[in-house]
Amino acid sequence: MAKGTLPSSGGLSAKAPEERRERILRATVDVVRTRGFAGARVSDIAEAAGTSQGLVLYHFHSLDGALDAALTLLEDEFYDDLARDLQEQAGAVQRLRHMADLGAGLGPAVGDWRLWLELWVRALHDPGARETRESLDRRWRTSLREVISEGVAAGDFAPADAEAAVIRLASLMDGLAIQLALDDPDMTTQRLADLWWDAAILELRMPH
Amino acid sequence: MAKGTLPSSGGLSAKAPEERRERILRATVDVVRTRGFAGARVSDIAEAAGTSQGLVLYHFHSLDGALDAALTLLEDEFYDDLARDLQEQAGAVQRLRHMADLGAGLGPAVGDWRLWLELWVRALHDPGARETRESLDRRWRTSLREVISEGVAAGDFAPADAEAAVIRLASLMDGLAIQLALDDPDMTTQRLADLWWDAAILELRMPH
DNA sequence: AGGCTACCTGAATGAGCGTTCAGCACGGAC
DNA sequence: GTCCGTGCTGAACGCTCATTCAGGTAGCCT
Repeated sequence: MAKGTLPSSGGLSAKAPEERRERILRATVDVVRTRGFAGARVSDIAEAAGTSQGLVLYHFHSLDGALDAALTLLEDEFYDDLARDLQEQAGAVQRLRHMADLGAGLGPAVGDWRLWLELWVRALHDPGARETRESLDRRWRTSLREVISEGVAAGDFAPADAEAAVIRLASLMDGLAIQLALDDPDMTTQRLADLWWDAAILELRMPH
Repeated sequence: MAKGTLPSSGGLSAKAPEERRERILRATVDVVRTRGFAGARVSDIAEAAGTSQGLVLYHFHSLDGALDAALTLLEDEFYDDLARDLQEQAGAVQRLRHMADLGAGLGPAVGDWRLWLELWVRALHDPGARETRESLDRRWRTSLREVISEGVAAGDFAPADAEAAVIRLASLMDGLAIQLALDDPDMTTQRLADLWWDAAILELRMPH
């Protein structure tokens, strides 16, 4: 209806369908964020996107299709954000510090940790989600590994076991983030960033 | 039917209903373990317990009631197992080492980590689950805190910041366990225990 | 014996929800 | 103009599943 009233406003009309699709994708992410994968309904998505249920299915074939597409979008954005953000930082120490902030949610990147929790549980039962979360994890760990290597080469870090440090620091971030995601009263983004940074100092034998 | 054929075999008949209830509870835990909270159906529970759907609802009023009861059972057993297991160990170092094994799933206690993952996500949306998981977390952290205090008093540990060490070691266990729960090919129970133990050495400045 | 209560069952009920579908609007091709 | 493909909608359709319920059995009290 609203579309019919604005039929010929330039070449935008050709892009309109794609915009709709995009809007539905965003809405799907939002719904998963608030309702969870298990609680996401086609009607929720349609309402959040301001469209009909039919259109959601028209674009994505099924509810699972929409959820999968949202997952893929999330993965791509996560990686793009991460890569871009890290490139802006100079030096291994700066980059590592930035990763602490990113993980804590202080920075612009890295979507809500609640989504990650949801992804983990979905991965327990859904092969596609499993792959996505493994890929996500691998990318994060790879970035961490590169930063640490860089720091070792530059003489900033001197870890006893670099690979173990990578896994532990990545895992620690996950574990701390759980409390953040669950609104544990003892955890804040700042505290998370500090706790993780101190662990990094310990693991990497940084002179501080 | 099977019950009708064995009517008067001693005083056990009086306990039979309670046994049935217990069986359903166990079945509920099993179903959650395999299907997840979101995928658990009354029919699954009934089938796993070898009873009718009606009886599940008779004893627990609703599906959610059964799930909640299973959660409570899990929490109680977790704590009992943990307390008993730790009491058997002598000295802070032994106890800490044992916690590494327990968390990794090498010991007898601590149910499947998949259940914990499920619990976390349920806690995102269900207040009861949130309370259970907070209680569980608190208990585990308290045990860890006590062991560390004991070790500090005995001169075994010398952490720079004992409270930060508690939170980090507890969180690290969670983070490592996620990979175990998700069958990450890079993670095994032994590796988890080793990685955690090395982190403890680092955090607590243990002489090794 | 008669009745009361706890335990248990299988079928029926009804709500919620994913998916399908008949059809409308519209813009471009011819 | 007519035709046709794409985008889109709202109303069914049909299935799954939690919950209800009428009834059946067995022990226990009086």
